[in-house]
Amino acid sequence: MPIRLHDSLSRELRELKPSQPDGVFRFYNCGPTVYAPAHIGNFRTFVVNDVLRRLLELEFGAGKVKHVRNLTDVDDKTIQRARDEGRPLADVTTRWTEKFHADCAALNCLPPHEEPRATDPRYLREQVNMIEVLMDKGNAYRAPDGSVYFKVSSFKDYGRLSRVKERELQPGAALKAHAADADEKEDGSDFALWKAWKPDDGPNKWPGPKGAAEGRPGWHIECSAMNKALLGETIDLHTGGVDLLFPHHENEIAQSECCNGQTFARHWYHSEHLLVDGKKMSKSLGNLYTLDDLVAKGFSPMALRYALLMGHPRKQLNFTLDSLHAAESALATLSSNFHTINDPRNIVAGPEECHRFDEVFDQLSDDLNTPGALGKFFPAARELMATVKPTKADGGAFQRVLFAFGFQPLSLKQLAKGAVYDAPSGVTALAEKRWAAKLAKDYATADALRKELAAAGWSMADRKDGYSLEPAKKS
RNA sequence: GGCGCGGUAGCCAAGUGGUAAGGCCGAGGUCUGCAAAACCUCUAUGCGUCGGUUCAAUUCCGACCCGCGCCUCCA
Repeated sequence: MPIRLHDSLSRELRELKPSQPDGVFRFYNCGPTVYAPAHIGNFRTFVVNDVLRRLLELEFGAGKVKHVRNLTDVDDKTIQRARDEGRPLADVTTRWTEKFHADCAALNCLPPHEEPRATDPRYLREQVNMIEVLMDKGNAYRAPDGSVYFKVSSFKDYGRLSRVKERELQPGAALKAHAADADEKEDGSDFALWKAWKPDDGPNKWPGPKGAAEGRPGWHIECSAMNKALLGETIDLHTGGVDLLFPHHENEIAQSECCNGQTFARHWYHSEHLLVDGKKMSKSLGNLYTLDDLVAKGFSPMALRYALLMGHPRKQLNFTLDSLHAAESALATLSSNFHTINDPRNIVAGPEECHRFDEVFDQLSDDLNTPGALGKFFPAARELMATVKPTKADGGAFQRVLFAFGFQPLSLKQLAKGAVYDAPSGVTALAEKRWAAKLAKDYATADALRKELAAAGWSMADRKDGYSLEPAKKS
């Protein structure tokens, strides 16, 4: 089934398909700025994009999707951080890049095929090249301090994506935000392509475009340059959070299209914000969570992944700790179903194909409706649990659904179904005694031993042919 | 002020011009010496309010109320 996705530019659902003769679908997702741990709002975008990536691979084939996501490793915030800590910029960005990778792995996000960094000499060169072309073409100009700005008035299509021309700026808003460099620009809406070095930047400076001062690239140009270097002048899909729609993506279009003379991205997709307790996350509200914050509260990363997919990606999703509890339970149910359906002892002979979960994929393919897809998934799974015996194909199809969502089922051990944890020998001894007492129908002793085990932090589950031990649930 | 989005059961959340998916919680049940897990069953005469269009509206139109986001470097 073709994948249809909302396109922010045309504001309608459009089918995704590769445009190049090689049949490779080219897909760019704006990545994080690495100066602090990413928060769960950031991860909503990355998880949604990961599901999209998985769906594209199922549709076009694993080798027919090229997914690029950048790392912004130089900007005001990263430099500020390095200065505050008295460490080199690269130390700071490396550290937070590693953390980002660890979090992504915990959330079971597939690594992008390319993950370019803004300060990589290869892409720095590409950025400078593009700026020089833009200056030559009259789309950019050098400011008195040696910075280079893009001349917004030189691009007649500017504002098509965000409809900025139809907006009315709050009186004074633009001026306020740009007080810092207002003197350098010819027009308030012009934006920086290259920022001249300032003392606050410390040792962080690079040779600039011809005629410009030493300094560092502006934010927007890195994405234009990396796109060009890794995916070409026209890409199939460009994604990010809604907040990037303006000005970031608007500016990317302006730079790339003026420089290359080609359509930049054929399709734009923006996922909505995650709200926490009804509000946008912010430090001042105290509602900003990182993955570690939630893990410290005893939740699993997989539960966060599930919770982030409980709402339609193009609608604001209100995240609460209650929703994480719901996610944790739902995931346990799916995991249990997974093991039952794939247990060789339960499998019966049947058709080679399974279409029970087709509607799940229909939902995902229809504008990435993840909650709609989950709504089709559970009843289809229940049918296999209750009314029909699973076939091998059913098991495979179930796994394909899990792959699309990126859910890793809890293991049997985690579900404590007949598995034995590595309990300390003292605990094992108690369990053995209790099991013997139970077999002897000495229930008073058995119950007393159950209590002893609980006091030691273990719970014992009786099985038909034995018992299992698991750490007592923390509540 | 401008642009945009949303208000569906205790909570989260799909969806449709013909009469409400799913998940969580809760209740009951099967199983179990007990306990837990698992599995099964049940849980909105109603979809912010008031009008309008229609044979029929939660779904279309209008007004209003409430909430949220964006408005130049925040996913």
